[in-house]
Amino acid sequence: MTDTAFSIDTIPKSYAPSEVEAGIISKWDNANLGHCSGDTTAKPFTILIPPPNVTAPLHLGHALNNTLQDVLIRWHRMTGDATLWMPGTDHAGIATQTVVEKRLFQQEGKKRTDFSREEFVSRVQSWKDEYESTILTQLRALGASCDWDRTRFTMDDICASAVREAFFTLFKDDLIYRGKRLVNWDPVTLTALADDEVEMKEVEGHMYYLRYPLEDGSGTITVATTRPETMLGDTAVAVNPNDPRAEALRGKSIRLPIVGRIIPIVEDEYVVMQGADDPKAEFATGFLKVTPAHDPNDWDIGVRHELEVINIMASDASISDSYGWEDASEESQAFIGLSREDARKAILDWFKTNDLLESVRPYTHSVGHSYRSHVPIEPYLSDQWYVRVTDDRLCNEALRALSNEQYKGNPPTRETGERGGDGGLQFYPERYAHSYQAWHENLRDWCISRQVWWGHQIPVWTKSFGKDDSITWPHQESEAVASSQLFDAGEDVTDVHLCIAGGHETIENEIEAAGFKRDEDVLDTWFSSALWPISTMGWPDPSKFPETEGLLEKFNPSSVLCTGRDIITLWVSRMVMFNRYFRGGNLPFSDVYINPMIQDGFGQRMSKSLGNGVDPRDIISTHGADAMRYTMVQLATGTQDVRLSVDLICPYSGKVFTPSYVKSKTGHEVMAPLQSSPENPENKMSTLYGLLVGEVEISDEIPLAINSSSRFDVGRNFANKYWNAMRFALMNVATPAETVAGNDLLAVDHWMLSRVVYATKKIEKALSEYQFNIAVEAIYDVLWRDFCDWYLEAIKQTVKESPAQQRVLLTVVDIISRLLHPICPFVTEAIWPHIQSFTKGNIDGVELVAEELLANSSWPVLINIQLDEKIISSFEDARTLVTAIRAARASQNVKPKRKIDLIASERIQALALEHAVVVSSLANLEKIVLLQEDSDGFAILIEGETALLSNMLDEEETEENAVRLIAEIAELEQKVAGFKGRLANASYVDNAPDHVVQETRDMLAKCEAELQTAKGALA
RNA sequence: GGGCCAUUAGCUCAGUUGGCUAGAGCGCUUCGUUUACACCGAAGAAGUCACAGGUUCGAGUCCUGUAUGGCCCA
Repeated sequence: MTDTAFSIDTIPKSYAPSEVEAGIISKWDNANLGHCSGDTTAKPFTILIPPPNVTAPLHLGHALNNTLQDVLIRWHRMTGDATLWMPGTDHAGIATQTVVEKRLFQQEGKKRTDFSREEFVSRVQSWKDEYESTILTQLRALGASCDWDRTRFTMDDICASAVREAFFTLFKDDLIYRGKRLVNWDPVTLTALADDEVEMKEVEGHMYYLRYPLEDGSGTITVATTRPETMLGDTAVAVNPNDPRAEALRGKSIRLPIVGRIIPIVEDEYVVMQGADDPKAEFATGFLKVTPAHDPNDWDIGVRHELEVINIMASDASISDSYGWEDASEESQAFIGLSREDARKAILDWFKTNDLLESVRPYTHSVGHSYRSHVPIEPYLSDQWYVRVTDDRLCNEALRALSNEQYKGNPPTRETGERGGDGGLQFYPERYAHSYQAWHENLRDWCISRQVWWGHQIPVWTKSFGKDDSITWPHQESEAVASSQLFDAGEDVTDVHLCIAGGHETIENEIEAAGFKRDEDVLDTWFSSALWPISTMGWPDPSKFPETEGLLEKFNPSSVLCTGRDIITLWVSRMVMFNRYFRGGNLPFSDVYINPMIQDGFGQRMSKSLGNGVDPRDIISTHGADAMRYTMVQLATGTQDVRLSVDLICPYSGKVFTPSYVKSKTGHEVMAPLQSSPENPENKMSTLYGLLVGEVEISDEIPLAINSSSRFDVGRNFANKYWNAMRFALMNVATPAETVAGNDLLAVDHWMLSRVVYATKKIEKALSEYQFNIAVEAIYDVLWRDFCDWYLEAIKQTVKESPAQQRVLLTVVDIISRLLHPICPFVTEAIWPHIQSFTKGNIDGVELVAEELLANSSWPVLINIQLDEKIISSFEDARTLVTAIRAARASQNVKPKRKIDLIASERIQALALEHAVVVSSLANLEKIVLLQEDSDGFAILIEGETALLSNMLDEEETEENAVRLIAEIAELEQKVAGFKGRLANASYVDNAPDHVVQETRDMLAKCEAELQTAKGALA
């Protein structure tokens, strides 16, 4: 065999990802791998990417999320489905605006307000361009096979047109309204913040006890508060209806100190009673001052009891009577204009002077702070736009979408009966269906306006009309204009809001000429995200964007959404509501797969402020994309979180090592700012955390050490094992037979093919149930344990002389490459041309369609393969025999190269002879002979029978056996007793299924036989 | 405060309708390198399945409670 297609040099002996990845990416690009034309008749399989924010490059969480999507997409593409993976990015309004503002301030010393709105937005636009490009490059680098031609951005024309239409429709259908609500207000930067931009901090403050006099002069009651300055805006005092004092106070009022306002005493169960089983009870008086305009809980109480809402602050949080406080008494004037801090002091002084300050106690509580200015957040009352998501048409539609099996109880009924999409939504893992359901059952209307510039500007124009004005506007009858009116009793004016449909600039101009002013605010980012499943496909009018034509019909609903659990409420819910509302009940997707969260080695979330993030690009450069993907897929178990210890790469040696950790002030485990190289402690380096807290600076002497993780080694090792196994296998193929039928196969071939069939089934089942780690386990076992450890070793003696076995080998290699491809697309694609370089041929019952690219080739179909179960099971017995002999050799310290003799019963001898080539080479045997009366040797136990090994030991070593046998006997006796005990239990024998009882009997018999043998061997 | 979840080998995790004589990878120990791979091979040690009760012939798995930790909502 000199004409092998492969010499030892054809393929390098280890896999170097960095040398092949770029080339493979361009191969896929040239073939436009991910593009789906949409006009095929194949079954659709669609995934919509959760569009990453353009605020920052992708992190490991994204790498996990997108790897899993790509695994599914590649698998389905290979099965022949019409696969569409829609890529794109999200504009992330507040977050992006904030990072750009930060950068502008750092680099140019300028604030947002130093620019015009247009100038500022164009600055954000260039940030977006930069990061969008980074993100898309990262996705390609990890192998994502998206349909790049369809890349979208949540603010591009296609998406913007959907946002405009959705807003207009909801407005027209009375599902969008104007309302007041408390927002998280930053009084320094003068903007509202999203909930996730508020940092909760433990603050050592005080609980103040203020006496409020009853209006009838019959005494005082004491309220407890941490924010006495808000008392100017109190509009009630609340007491728990179960409080024994409540009855006597019913119907009474309070005369609010300083202000003189007469406010009611209301009864509300929210109030914590003294002595209640609640940590707050220790500080409670049982009376709560209610300030609806300045506290979210008080707001709710205000709504329940229809209380007045009095805002006593200006936007900078100073006390003011210009923003809704109309009954400011003369005594109040002294406080107006004070900052909230000064006001607190002044008010406490006033209470003290008037003997109304009962006491002050130290009190630690958590207070929301702006993550931008770091001052306490002020709950601030303002006008906002809302989506009426509590409406049956939205909320209940989302509930009715949930599958019946996953719904606890019954979803709310619909008067008009069943509808397509009902019950079609499944969560994986199932428990997340409960979060989804619970969220909708406690839903509140959704505030969608944001006081920022980066986003979709709200398409509403407003004008106030006095009571004598006639209320009219241009194009009043036009279908492109929808209106709503709100009478403001305080100002005695009527606000008219006009929403104008997209594409009517002339109307906009005329409306503005008539004195209407466009709302300055933009929409919450999630509003456009909620439309992602349909906006990306050209809704509402695909004819305007021809590349989207036909997509909605074919790909909506999509197949599965892969995302994190924190997104269920923010995003999943809203996509379901909008998709159903705008698309006649259609769901956005049928499955929701919730991927795990990646934490660091201490169970802490990876975050910038802890410096514990790992950049996927670093992993790709050190370990390769496949290694990262392999590890990611292995991490994707049904558990919620995965821990991934973070290590450092030493900049001196390039080696990964475990850094030293310290506790931060916030109580987190963080890397010590300065680390020493493990090779040479003289060499120092800084860490990301050290840089963040400013304790070290990077220099030539102290370079930055990059974060990494040795967890990715398993992936690198696996990719390398595959590479090398393929290399060795192909070196052994020269002239593979064209066709191979069952008769041509050796036992080991039957066995290997059966392992491949088993792995294929296991992977298919695992992926269809989103059990990614099981799929990895299956591919690992079949490649490493079955193929490398057994098959390759077993055929070494025979394959070069057997064209039939070469065909089997080539076919197995081909199938394994296909099975591995969705998880490790690069290394398999790199090997693919080598596999394809041989003459075509096949094994009966194996269906493999090969294309130039593995990514476009078929998933193996093995359902017609004929395998002989008897032969396979006989080979399994041979493996057991080999394992037993190897264990015996190792336990006796037999030199690996020493050939020994097997002396066995007729049955075992027959087995060994049947598989003589394999058994002799793998167990390193000289002879296989029949057991005689006087045979002597080292006893081993195989399936309850004894065999002897001889010629393995020098004499003095023999004595050591006795020790081992005694221990073995003790263990066996214990087991035998256990099985006997179980079988002696009548209720076990009667109640347990027959096959289980039988198994116990078999195990007892086996152990008893082994025990006997062991005892014999000892004697 | 409400909800969801986790706790299995030194570490990271599997263990899907109760049948387990509890598994894997890493790490560790012993042995091995002229001919696929040391990013390797052979063998091995290592677990009161957090704790306490309960249901059952039988519990890592089901129920109740406790402890510790995480996440979400308020």
